[in-house]
Amino acid sequence: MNQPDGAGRGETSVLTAVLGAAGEIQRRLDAAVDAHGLSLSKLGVLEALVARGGTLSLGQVASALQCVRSNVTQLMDRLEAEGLVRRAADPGDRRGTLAVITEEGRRRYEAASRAKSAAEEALLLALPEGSRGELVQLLEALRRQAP
Amino acid sequence: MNQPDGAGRGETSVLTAVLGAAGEIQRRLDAAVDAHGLSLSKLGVLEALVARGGTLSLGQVASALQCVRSNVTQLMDRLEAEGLVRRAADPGDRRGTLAVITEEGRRRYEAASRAKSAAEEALLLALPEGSRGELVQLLEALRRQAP
DNA sequence: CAAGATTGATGTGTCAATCTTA
DNA sequence: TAAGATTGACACATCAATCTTG
Repeated sequence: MNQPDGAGRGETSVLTAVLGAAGEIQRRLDAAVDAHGLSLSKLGVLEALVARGGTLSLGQVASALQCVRSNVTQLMDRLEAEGLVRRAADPGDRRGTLAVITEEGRRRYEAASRAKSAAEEALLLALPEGSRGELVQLLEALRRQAP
Repeated sequence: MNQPDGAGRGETSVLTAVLGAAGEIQRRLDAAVDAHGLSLSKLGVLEALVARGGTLSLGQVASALQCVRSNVTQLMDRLEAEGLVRRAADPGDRRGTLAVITEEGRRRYEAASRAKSAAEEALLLALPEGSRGELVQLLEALRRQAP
């Protein structure tokens, strides 16, 4: 079992290829964003905030990032320490806390976002335009498979 | 910027698709392996050990897992606490430490490995055989792009 | 000095338990 | 009782610093 993974009968190399490509994408995007002192997670928070006018409840941020609430709590701690976001009390619900992006947060978002987009464009150059549709098709099939 | 991501001019949806598919693969494989009380990382260590006769230096494990040495140190701590691997002094180099798989480790490896393979097979069902070659081709192109 | 391993700090994610408010 | 947020504990990964040995 577990052939050299390339020409064996098992042919699990497709999965390896997907994992490897995803890893490479992440490394590239992370490097692009890191050059502006952000991580993909932090940028994700800023992105969600900017997309919704600059303010969101922490729960809404968690939904946007598709992660758990306690994760957002820590992410906010770090972003707040860097002055990119601040917490504010929710006037309508005293249990709630709002995340509000700062001016500095917006600047950093703009810069990092542009760098990320550039890295994305660069990655896309590797894929002939005509093939992208089919690629997406196949990958969606992989993802949307019944449990 | 940042269109709905599907039909926009930017067309970054390919990257999203790769990331999404990879995430799904990871979730499935992790769930399969978790059912046997292992993580993909821990299984990776056992896999490397079994593939090389049951014993490897910690540095060799790090190379096999493509990770940093200090990561292996912690992984070993947990695996040793579970009785799946034990540390042994390297007789040929007194700086070195060897990782040796235990009988229980081998049993767990066998079970988890089978479950992982089954999950892989299940995932592959989503991909028509004829398309796999091209898919791998495209993904490799994405990964092997010049910096 | 360089190599092997460990330690401590940090980032990112999870879960379970808890506290406050609805 | 539910919901929103936090806390504490853990898994996993990295880096920088350290200790032992080559």
